[in-house]
Amino acid sequence: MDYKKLANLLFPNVKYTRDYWEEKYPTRDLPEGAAVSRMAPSPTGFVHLGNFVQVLTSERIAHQSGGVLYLRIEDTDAKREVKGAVQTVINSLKHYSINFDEGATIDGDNGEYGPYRQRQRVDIYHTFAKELVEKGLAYPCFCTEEELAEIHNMQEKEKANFGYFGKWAVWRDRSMQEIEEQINNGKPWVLRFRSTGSIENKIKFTDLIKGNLELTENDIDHVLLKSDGVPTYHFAHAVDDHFMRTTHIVRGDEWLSTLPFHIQLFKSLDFKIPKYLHIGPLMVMDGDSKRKLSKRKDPQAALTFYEEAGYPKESIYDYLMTILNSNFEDWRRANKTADAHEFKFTYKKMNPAGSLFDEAKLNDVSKNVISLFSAEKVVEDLLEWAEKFDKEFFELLNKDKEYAVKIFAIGRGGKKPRKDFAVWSETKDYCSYFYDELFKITDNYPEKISSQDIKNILSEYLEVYDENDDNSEWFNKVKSLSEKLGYTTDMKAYKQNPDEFKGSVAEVSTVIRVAVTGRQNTPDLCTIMQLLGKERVVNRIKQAIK
RNA sequence: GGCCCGGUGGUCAAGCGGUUAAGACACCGCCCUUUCACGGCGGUAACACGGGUUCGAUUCCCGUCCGGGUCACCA
Repeated sequence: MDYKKLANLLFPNVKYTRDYWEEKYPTRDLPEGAAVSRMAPSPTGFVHLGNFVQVLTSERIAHQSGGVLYLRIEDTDAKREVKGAVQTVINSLKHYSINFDEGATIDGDNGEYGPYRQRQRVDIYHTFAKELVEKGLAYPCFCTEEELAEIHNMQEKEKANFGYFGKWAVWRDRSMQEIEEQINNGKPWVLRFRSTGSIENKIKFTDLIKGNLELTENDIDHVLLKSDGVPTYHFAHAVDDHFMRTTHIVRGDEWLSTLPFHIQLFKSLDFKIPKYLHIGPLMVMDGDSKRKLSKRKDPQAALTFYEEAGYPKESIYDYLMTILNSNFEDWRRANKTADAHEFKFTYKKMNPAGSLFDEAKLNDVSKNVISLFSAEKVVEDLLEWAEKFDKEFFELLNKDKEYAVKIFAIGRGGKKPRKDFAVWSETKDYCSYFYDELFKITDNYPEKISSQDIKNILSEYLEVYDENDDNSEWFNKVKSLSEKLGYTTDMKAYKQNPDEFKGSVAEVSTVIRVAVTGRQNTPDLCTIMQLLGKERVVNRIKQAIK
């Protein structure tokens, strides 16, 4: 077979050479040890939490080493493309402080190694497709979809392995004459890799996360170029990551099975094989068993889910870091307020298996994160969230920001800050009694207090209430009121023998609390009453007495 | 079915030849306390199983089982 002739027949219009591209995209001038990594999404507009975990890893590896993080759009499958997807990806990541040094931008490119959208790179792919044909490492295949399905059926019947290989690779060794005939008849074709591998052989490979791997060689003649001339993922991966000079490839471990093929491809193309980090999938519980977090089944798979639920971006970042590097948690305890980027990330600490996504843990992390925010930041972030997802609440907060800050300052700061909520969506209920629009009168009074006593407590309290009382004056009044009405203030004695008492100062303050806030559990009541102001407090108590 | 990866408490996980097998979340109890939250103290709970190798295996090797992934002109 005259491969040169075949190459020219298949690719008559290739103008460029290997040397041209090598020169155009030179090795990057970076300090020793600097890593170049990337995010390479297909433009579906959906950022999966798993993808996000991968970018986080790429970003740390690149930026911590003084390297480069870039964005490449894998738009080789036109069917999957969604309008505005690139913008969505960029904005979603920006929200979490992931910024790309180079790559695709919303309406173009930024960088010397572009274009960063694969459909614009066809000239490059074809140069190397042609070269592979010349070397006898690729050939055209004219099988139709039906023929391929038939092969699959036969293989199923024969219990053979699936795939286009060996005797099933029907176009692998056809004559030039047959090929020319098909071409001349305008038959569509795909370009296939001519694999020389065998499943009898094993290859050894070291993945930075999985460690030493022993994989079976690839014997399948995978498709390199689809019938529209656009490459498949595999071919584009090899060419792009070579010419964009990627040093570290972070991807899901579902790619492990095609890794032998990718290694083969890099070798056939005479490209240096990059380092790989295959990350295990994020799992969820489904009944009794685990499964991969699914875009279709699990709303939590979407990165946007967390923004909507009202998790601060810092919480998501911290939580994912605890999954990625087990020592992050310890570091965080020792450096409570430090920027998470100061943590020394290392892929060596990454778990080779997939981990279960744990919402309880996320909430715990988030409570800790929020507890360290200043009241001003809480309000600022909350407003940002509410403006998008709860307009009504937004208006309420926004009409008096100072008041809002005071609400969220209760119990904040100091060594033992309150941890009342994990997500912004919980705050509306949390502070509802601060707004007449949200306040609801309830009768959540302690069961052991009679309704007559409730009235007595409240009217007695109204007599002594002074909006200027500080915390100790406030509580002293509640105490003497309790004693006057026969409630003990000796909490120790009361707890030991509650039946010996009518009740305690705890019940008395709970009665006042319920009248004023509608609930039994709130932060410091004295502070709350000061914030509410005399008029509202008196009105609410009066209403409760009625 | 073939191939690949993984398997330490309910969950996330340290440990990687000799440990009373860390820690965190969740759960339970106690303490603190005007409620709640915070905090403090304590508790329940784990090396999948069977063979090797070794003086000694959670750690190394093999098999079994279980879980997951993958076998497209999708990425």
